[in-house]
Amino acid sequence: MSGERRKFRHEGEGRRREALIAAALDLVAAGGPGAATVRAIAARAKVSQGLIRHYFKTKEELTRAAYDALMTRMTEDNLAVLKAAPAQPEARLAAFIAASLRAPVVDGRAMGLWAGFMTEVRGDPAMRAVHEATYMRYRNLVEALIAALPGPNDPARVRRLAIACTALLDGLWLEGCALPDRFASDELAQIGVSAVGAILGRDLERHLPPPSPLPSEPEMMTA
Amino acid sequence: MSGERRKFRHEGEGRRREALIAAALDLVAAGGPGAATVRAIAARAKVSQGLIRHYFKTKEELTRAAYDALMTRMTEDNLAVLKAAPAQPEARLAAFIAASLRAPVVDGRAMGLWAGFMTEVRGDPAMRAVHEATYMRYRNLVEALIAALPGPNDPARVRRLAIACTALLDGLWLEGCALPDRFASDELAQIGVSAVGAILGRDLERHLPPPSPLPSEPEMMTA
DNA sequence: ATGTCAATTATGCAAGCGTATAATTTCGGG
DNA sequence: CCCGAAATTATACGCTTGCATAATTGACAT
Repeated sequence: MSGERRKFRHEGEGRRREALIAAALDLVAAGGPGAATVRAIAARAKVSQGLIRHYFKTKEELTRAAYDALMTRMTEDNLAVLKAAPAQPEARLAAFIAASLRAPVVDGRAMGLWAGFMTEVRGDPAMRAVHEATYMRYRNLVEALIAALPGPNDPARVRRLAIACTALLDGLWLEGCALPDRFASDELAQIGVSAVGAILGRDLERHLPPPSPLPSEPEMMTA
Repeated sequence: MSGERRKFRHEGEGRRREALIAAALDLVAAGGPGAATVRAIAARAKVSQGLIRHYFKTKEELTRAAYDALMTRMTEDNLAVLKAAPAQPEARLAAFIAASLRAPVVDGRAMGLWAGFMTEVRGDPAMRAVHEATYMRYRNLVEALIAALPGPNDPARVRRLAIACTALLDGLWLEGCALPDRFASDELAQIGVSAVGAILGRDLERHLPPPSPLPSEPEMMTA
């Protein structure tokens, strides 16, 4: 019989690292940091547990790499949204808000990751630095979007507005991830755009982009 | 020699349970769920590890009890703030907001607890129920405060306003806990009151209660 | 004072953890 | 064709974990 298959294959270093990081993220998202044991990660990546040590000197190093990859991807997603957004300042801001409050950004797995790593972040200075940098980059993005709006804008005031809007987005994102059943379809994006508009004293709702087309229940048309 | 001290004392069931729960919360706050091992909890409560099993059939039961105690206390604190708050609706809302965004509600330990348990909440349906109930109670409190404001208020609109304001408070609280250095003294409360006021279309800033007096650096008077 | 029962400690165990090291397998260059 | 280096697996060690069970201790009623 030719049942004698090769027992493993050589994959490049890059792919193995990616696979291990992805496995670790999956496990943290699903079961918290405690579920991401070396053995579980290896099993999910379909690799023997020894291989982890070959690519990461210690488990902590893998954890850090996974957190770093996660944060990097989140930042890149944000920038991609901005790149695809319209040019007009109000519409640009509304598009950014809506993207932050819809799938795939709002989803239970994302919050599992967030909460899981938040725990680890609070001890390890290196991870804390990554966290703070990512957070401030997001807030500065919001601040830039606000500053780009037409009209006068005192820097100190813009800063406070950005803090408030970022907090609002964070809070809505969290609620949407944790209790998805409590909100109607696309309700979070509507509330977010409307509330940010109120904080800034602008009418943003006109610029709310329609939700991406996956209408399981198409809306009734209002006469 | 009278060095022969008594090896332990009989404490009532209530006190032991409290002590064990307090120890568990301390450890979760400081080092995440992973740090709250049976042995560490026993050591911090100055008790042998076997005693835990005498009061809680399993570690999971102790964890649940700790989470329950934490959430109960938080809810009670919120209600206490309301009881001490003024009667006028605007001032009442402003006082509630300010209390949610100042010490002792805003503090690193609290967020450590929050993040630590959030991880566990996502698997255990019982803990999830406690979480959801506590969260909705808070949001309903906010909703009631908004509904009490003078003027017309459509229930559906009040609901959406409450969602937005709750999210804003959550977000500001989180940012304040995680990155305390990023905000000036009492800045969060000011931003919160101002932003909620903007969302609701009211002037709440007039009603912002002054911060409690612990001025390490007294403010300069503006001419 | 003393016997009794609950409260508490002491000790042990099996399983899972992260890590270390040696033995295999794959794969490209002579 | 095969050989050497790199990739991967296999196996094992020491520690910690949660849990169980038996032995001790303290407090209280009589």
